[in-house]
Amino acid sequence: MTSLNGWPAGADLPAVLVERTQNPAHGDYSVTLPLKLARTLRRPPMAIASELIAAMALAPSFGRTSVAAPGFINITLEPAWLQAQLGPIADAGPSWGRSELGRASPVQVEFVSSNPTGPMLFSHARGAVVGDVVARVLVAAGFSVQREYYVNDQGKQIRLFGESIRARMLNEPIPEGGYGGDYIAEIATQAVAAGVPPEINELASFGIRWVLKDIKQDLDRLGVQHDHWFYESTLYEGLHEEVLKRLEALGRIVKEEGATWFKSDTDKNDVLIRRDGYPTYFASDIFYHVDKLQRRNFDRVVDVWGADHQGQIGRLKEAIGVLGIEPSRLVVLLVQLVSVKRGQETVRMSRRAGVGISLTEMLDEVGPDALRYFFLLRSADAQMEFDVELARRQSGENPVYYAQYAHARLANVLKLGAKADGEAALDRLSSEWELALMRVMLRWPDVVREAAEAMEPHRLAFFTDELAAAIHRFYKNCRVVTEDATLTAARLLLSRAARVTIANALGLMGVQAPDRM
RNA sequence: GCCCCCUUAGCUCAGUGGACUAGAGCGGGUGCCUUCUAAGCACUAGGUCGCAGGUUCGAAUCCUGCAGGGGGCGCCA
Repeated sequence: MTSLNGWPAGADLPAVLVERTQNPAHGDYSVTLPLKLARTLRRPPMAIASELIAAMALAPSFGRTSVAAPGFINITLEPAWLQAQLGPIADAGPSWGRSELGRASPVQVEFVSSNPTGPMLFSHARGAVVGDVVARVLVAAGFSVQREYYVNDQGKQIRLFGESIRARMLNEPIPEGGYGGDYIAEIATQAVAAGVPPEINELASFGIRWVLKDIKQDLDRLGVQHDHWFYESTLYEGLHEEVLKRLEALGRIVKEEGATWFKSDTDKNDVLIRRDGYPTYFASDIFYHVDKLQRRNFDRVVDVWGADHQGQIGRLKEAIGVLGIEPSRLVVLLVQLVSVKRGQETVRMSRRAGVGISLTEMLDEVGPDALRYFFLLRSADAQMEFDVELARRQSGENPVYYAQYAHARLANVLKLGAKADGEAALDRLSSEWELALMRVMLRWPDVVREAAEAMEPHRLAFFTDELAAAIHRFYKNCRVVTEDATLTAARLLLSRAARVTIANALGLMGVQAPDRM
């Protein structure tokens, strides 16, 4: 690099990016540095490229470099190098694709956190899947991850919840704005059976336990587990006063109209403690994030929220910033709304629309694998339409089966070839389908790393789809178990490596990888 | 009025600075089961990348403006 002619002293060198080519005809990787340097150097990019290529000194067994107009350096991996990766991939098994990128940095992912005043709705499921897979990907990238569920177990809504149960118990009318679902009657019945007195607090906590058990069942079926259930009420065992005092000392507290307000640098203050004495969700959110980011001191906290909470991000970040917490340590992933398509009818699932399809019902109808895979086929920040009929179809039209079938085919081949012995002639894995499959497989560690960095779990699903396509093409065109012992052994090794890769990909998404279908 | 997300093939969506022919799935059309599972493969039709400017050697991708859809802007949760 130092030999680059004409590079001005002290000028910053652009980052050397090695990128994936989009067109296989251009090789596997490309470097666009020559194009970026051309302006500063005031020399033709092609000449710079030639000069750089000479300095790169790539091991000939790894790949070939070439220069392409208007100034790309392309790198094409050698088949021998690709073939040599198969053994290590197959042997790595579940650890293939994992990395130490995160250096065990403690990160918390908080997700689902739906209120314990009722069962989970389908509209909660997308956040559950996105949060779970973000957590899985972060683990795979070497972060030390805690998954937390925040339980809103106190406040005005909980009181209403307790009152609603009591009303049901005593056959009184449901209070204004109270809860009226069938599950309230069920809770009331069970409370009577358990001898719980008709006292609001006791009924509310009984009801919360009942609902949380119900939520956990749904989450279990979805394949989602939390490490820690954090109760909002614990914020009010002293932390709330401490934080309010600190805000007061910082001159951020205003009392007006009987309420306590947070004094913002924006033109709009927000209520912390309402006139009726109940803290707002904003207040609890501040206490909660102080607990997470200062008390418990996670390096980073990821909150998975529905898009309808978008308006709260700014003020929460301002408040924690005032309290001395670097706001970028809090990452809020907004999950956009889902609409449900049944036949010709489309129903939007927004909180305010109050449309409630229960998660239990959807799990019964389409099953966890299709549910998860469908959510992961969309980026979280795009609104999506969930086609129930497509998701429940047990055929190739359903993308989840396409991927699972690829895994099952490999599993079957490996079973048939289990007894085969012979020296694997790796150099015979030279057809376009075999080489293409290897190239796709080798992207897996990059996919995991990129998904973790961007916190974009949908990248896994798109990769899986491509990998499954490469597997199906290989399977179609290259018979694995034959009389030819050395070729059979080589293809079995390729199959093992491919199976490891697709199993890991499905595994990170929490989708089953069946051996038979 | 202000803030956030979206606008790419008939439908649902990837791609968010790079390369000739902008991709996938579904849906449409045509082939392929005497060979390890056809829940598969191959071929084909289908696109002014919302519109208009700008930056750049290069823009679906970045900037500005406009239009359309959704969400939010509460002492609701």
